[in-house]
Amino acid sequence: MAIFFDDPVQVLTQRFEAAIRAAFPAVSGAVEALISPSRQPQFGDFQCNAAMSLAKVVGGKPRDVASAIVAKVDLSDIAEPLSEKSIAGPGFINIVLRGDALASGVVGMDAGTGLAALGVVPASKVETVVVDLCGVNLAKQMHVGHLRSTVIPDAIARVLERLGHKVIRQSHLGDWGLPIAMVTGKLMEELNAGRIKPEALTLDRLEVMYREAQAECERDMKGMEAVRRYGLGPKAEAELEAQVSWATENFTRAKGVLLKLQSHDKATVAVWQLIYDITMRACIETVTRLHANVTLEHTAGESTYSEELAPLVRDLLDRKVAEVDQGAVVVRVPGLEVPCLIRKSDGGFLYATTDMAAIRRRVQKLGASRVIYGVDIRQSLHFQQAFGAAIKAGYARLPDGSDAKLEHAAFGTVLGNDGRPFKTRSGDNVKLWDLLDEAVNRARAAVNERSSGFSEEERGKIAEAVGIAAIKYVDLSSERSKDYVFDFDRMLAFEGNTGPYLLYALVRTRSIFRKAAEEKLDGGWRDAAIVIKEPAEKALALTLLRYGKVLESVAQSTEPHRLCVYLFELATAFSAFFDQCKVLFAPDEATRRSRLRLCDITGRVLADGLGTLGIPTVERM
RNA sequence: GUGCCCGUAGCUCAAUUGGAUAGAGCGCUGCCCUCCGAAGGCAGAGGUUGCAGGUUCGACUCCUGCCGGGCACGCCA
Repeated sequence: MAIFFDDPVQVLTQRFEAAIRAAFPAVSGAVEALISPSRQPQFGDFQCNAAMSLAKVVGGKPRDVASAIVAKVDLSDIAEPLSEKSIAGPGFINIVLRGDALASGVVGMDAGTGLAALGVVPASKVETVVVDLCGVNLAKQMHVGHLRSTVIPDAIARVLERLGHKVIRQSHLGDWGLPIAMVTGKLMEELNAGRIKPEALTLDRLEVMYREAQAECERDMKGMEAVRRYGLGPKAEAELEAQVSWATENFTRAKGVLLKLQSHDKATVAVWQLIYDITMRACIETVTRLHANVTLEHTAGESTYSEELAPLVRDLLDRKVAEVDQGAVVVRVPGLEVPCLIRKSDGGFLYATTDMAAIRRRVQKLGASRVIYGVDIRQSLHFQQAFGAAIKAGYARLPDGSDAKLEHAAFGTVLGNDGRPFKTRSGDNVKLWDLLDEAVNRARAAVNERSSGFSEEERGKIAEAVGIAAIKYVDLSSERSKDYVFDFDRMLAFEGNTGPYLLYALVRTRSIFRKAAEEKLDGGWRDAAIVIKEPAEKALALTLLRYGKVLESVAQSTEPHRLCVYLFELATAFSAFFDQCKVLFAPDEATRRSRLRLCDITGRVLADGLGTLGIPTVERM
């Protein structure tokens, strides 16, 4: 009888490490068994790759080392007997698990509950992790870029939570500074002049005003220079001078508004608050539709740091962490050519200043030992500077004297079919809401075509879930630091490696139980013994058993696409199993119950995995 | 000019952080629904991993130099 175990990798690691110690007692220090699932079935189920590196240490031939390990390792209760034939190539040891051992592993996935469900091993050291995500700006719609900055870090946060870590989401809202003051000033004028009623104000209108306000402060210095250099005449010069002085006037007024905001002037703050409320209402609506866990409580805008900036710079100057350079205040970061600029020569602060304050708050007040930034890769230099400066300043210092891990989970750009950043034909950013609409509309067409027997309302719900799943899966499924080409046709083809394919596999794991109930064949499977005989059953079991390790790898690497790849492989293994192994019409009662239980566990891993990615699921489609 | 990232099948992407004969999907060629959901499964064709060296028992992965593309580079955020 096979022993009871959850994770073959863990059991094999223990057995092989013991064998290595026994075979080579002279080897000091840690030994690594280097157990991994085999890539191809012909090389067995798992392999031990320790012999090659060990040969160097003990000074023998790798294959002899492998023989020595094989002679010492005891796998009789869980694997086919090892022999010289198990040693292949330069010294790989191939391991074929026994069906009953595999079965007990799958049954083991059902033993845990809560965080320990489905073979997941909760983190032994619970970390407090701040995940920076979303990053929207006041008076601006969410656009394609925010798809990534919301979906990717939310998935990372969910994986960490799934492993039992304490996660604090923080949306670093762009709600402060001169641009915000500009639009605040402009809105005040419009309101005072009675041209806009507060209750009729929309985010679209605000965004237009934002752009106008910025344009009105834009001084055409290049034009001015050109006019002077080429002597284009007094008329052109006069026109430009008028433009520049007008823009300067607007600029000065905006600075005045910023000062009023900073001094908490009631009327000004009230208008700012109006912009804030309208923006956040729209933002939360979009994020909710995206099935991302981002709420108002997660919002920590730049404005909340504004009072801390001046003292922070003073602190750094006092402690000689920062220095004055050409009138500005900079922190020189070891290993970086360009210093981190934290105060302009006019006394204003920069976003690096705010980010340093944010790191300080996140580590010192929120207690994070790890801070993960889900932000565009183009800001990587900025984060190198900010992280380096914060560490130099001691702001990331933990009670035990080490520094918190500061990580930039950088993502690439969403491109259009032309290979350029995804924009509308007129060159504007695509509104995230419109993008979701388009995905859902296309999903609806597919649902109408393929799904029958659903009410209008049900079809709507399915289309919504399928569309959102498709769009999120595309964003999560390729390596995050790379750019990817956004293509509705491919994404909603619903074939191959897509969100809908995964939903389809999940739905099939569920529908078998509806069918079983109809046929009165749904009894006795819940505690049934699992029997692994067919190749498709074995492949499915081996895939199921990898789940916990995959989550750990995502938590460590902050790369959600690994979970996507895994779920696709699981869905594929299930589809093959479902095709090749009759469940309800299995040859005997025991096999039917075993296979029903396999369907159930597969369905729950798929649902758990999709949920951990933040992808919505359906029961039927 | 300096720095960072990328280059894998016709196209879009993987490759268990250095492991075996580089895998999927789309597209292409064939099969498989009187049979649990064909948004599925099975099989086939398709590769000098940009190029040239180096380290290693072993390199898509690490190092050096080129070629090609992208991005970022102190007073915007």
